[in-house]
Parts: sequence; structure tokens; C-alpha cells
Amino acid sequence: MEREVAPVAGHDARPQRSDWQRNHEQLVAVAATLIDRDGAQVSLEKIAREAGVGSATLHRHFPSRRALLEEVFRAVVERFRLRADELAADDPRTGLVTWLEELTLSAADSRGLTAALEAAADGEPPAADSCHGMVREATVMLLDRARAVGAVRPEVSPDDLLALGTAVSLATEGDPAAARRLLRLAIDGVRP
Amino acid sequence: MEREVAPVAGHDARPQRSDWQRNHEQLVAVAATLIDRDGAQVSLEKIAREAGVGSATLHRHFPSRRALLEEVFRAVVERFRLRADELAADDPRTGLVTWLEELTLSAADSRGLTAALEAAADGEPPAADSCHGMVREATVMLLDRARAVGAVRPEVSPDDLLALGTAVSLATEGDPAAARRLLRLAIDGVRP
DNA sequence: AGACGAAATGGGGTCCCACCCCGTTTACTG
DNA sequence: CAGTAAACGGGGTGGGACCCCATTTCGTCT
Repeated sequence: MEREVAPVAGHDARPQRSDWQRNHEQLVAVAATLIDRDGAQVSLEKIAREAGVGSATLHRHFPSRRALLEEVFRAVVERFRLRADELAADDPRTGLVTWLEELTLSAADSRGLTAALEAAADGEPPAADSCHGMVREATVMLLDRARAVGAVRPEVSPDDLLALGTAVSLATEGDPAAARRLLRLAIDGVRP
Repeated sequence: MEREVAPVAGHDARPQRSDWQRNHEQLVAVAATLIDRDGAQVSLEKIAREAGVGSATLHRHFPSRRALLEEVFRAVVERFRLRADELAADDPRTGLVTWLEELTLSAADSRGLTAALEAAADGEPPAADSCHGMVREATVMLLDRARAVGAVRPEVSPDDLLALGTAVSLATEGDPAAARRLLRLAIDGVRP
């Protein structure tokens, strides 16, 4: 799964040097480990040190913390995309709710996924290959289905749902039970 | 309103020296200004510098950033407490909703209030004189009234509502329109 | 008024971090 | 097997949190 790494060239150009790829993978792997152990605000210096590269190299590979998070969580997000396809076979209503819940719980406990998904805040056109972009597409798909059977209010947008998930996971980081409770509350509404 | 400052002694002891009080007030005032201008993560050094005291003094007065935020927002929170009393005269349902909305909007745009209210996360027994404690009490009161007339689901707790407000304001900092939209969504629920 | 002791201060120190410069090393290419 | 562009990394800069301790200031007691 990691042996074969596509060149990922900007749009053509020549592929990166082998040491570049090695360091890149090493950095992502170490970052994943440390984020899991120490949270998403581990110092970048520490990641570089642990990966055995200079801090300059890390900064050259990832211009911002978020760029690194994006790569670290790409695999997770990819699995979510597949999960969305599974859920599309379910009842549209429970499919959407399950999707939102799994997404939110995952974000609330792997501190950092939330940040990776939050890219929207930077006003970028949600690139289809970014974490945010991928999740957004899946949400659009599931929401459309739920809407078609009248399972959600018509004025609810995909971005509303994502914002809701983000909000809940931000507020309940590290407490899955609270995350689940809060999300259900928001889905059901405060009023009876 | 600031001339007369109560000693605020721990429980007895002698009152603080005048220079202590002067610096304390100065620090809170400067912090309020800078937080308003630069957001709640202004460097504490900057606040100390601007206030004309050494950074050691700031740290002696406020052992943590949150301790400083607590004092900065105490006045705001006090006004909210009064507002709660006004809203208690309203229809219980709209009273509660208005309360939550005003609280959330305020938190979402004065970056920092949210953090001051978040004290709950530290598992402290919510002291009645902390920002969190005061707001919580008001919420309990308004929620009880709304519950009495069946305007909210019985399983919704005051802490649920506060968590909801916190979540929304965290996720929509600096964007009041988004905060309002998201909160309304959560109150009404995703389903029709 | 004057002096004494406790309270409070702040300059400077330590440690850590993000980010960058530039001389050196390394991998590919012909 | 050279030549060259790509990539590297040690070390520098600037800043922030938090702390130590010699010094100043305040309040009090005579």
C-alpha cells in the first residue's frame, strides 16, 4: 500500500527524486504516529527530529501544518469515501445519520482530522482531492438521497451538515460519548 | 464602576496592596483591548508589555490564560446574567431560544468568550462565580421554565445546551451569520 | 516622621518553537 | 563517470511561556 508511490507531479514536470519520496513518506508516517500519541499540535520540530530529517526539510515538504495533516489523514478519508458508498445502499435516512455520526466520532477522537477537514475555512475552492473535498462530495451524495425521500429539511445544505460535524467534534474532542450525544441532539432538535 | 475595587480576599486574610490592584486592573483592561483587536490568542508578553508591567507580574496575577480571560469577560457575563432575568419574563420557549442564540453569537464574535466559558472541560466543579458557573445557572433556570411547558425534549440537559452553544461558536468564530444559521439548525433538528 | 518587614515587582534567563538562509551533499542524466 | 539541478540540514532569527531572585515599594507601628 505504500511501496508504490506515484510521482504526484504538479501537472507534468519530472518526478521527484528518490530521497525526496523516502523522506516524504517517512515524515507522514512519523507524523501519524506522533499525532496519534500526542495530539495534532505536536511540534513540527519533533516530527522532523523523529523522522531523522532537518526541520527545514519538513517545512519544504509541507508549507503548513494543515498540508501535513491533509496527507496524514488522506488514507482515513479515503476509507470514509468507500464507507459512503456502502451507506448509499442503506435507507437514505439512516444512511445519512450514520455517515454523519461516524465522521464526527472519528474526528472527535483522532484529534487533527477535524483540522484537516476544516480547510473550508480558508475559503479555497474545495479541491476534489483534499480531505475536505472528498468528504464533502460524499456528504452531498448522501444528503441528496435523504432529501429525495423527504428525510431532511429542504433548507439544510451539505455545508450545514459538515459544519455541524465540525462543531461537535471541536467541542467534544477526546470524548466520543459526548460527541455522539451532542450530534444526536442536533439531529433530532432541541424541541420535541 | 472601577474606582472601588473590593479586596476579593481568598476568604479572610489582608487585602492586596494598592499597586497590586492597580496592576491587576490595568492588565485586565489592556487584555480586553488587545483581545478585542487581535483575538484571544494574543501573546501574554504583549499584554504585559502594553500594560507596562513585567511578564512575571502577569503570570503571578494570572496563572493561566484562562484565568485572565475569566476576568476579562466577567463583566460581559454579568450582563448576560441580567439578560437572563429579562428573558425569564418572556414566553419560556422563545426565552430559552433567544438566550442560547445571544450567548452563542456573542461567543462566536468575541473570540475568547468561548474559551472563558469552556472551563467545564477542566472538570472543575463549576464555581458559581466563574463565567461558566454564572452562565450555567441562568441556563438551568431558563431550561427549567421551557421544560415545564413542554417546549424542549425532556432528556435535554443544561450542559447539552451549553455544549451546543460552545460547539457552534467554536466552529463559526468570526462569522455571526453562520453561527445563527447553525444554531437554528441544531435547535430545529435536521429532520423535518 | 522614620524605619522595618512583608508584598510585589521586573529584568533577564531557560527552554521550546516556527520558519528561513545558504553552503554542502546527493541522485539522476548523458 | 563527470556535471548539474535537486534536495538536504545545521544553525540562525525572532518570538513566546514561564521562572528566579535581587531590588523596590507599600503599609504599619512606634
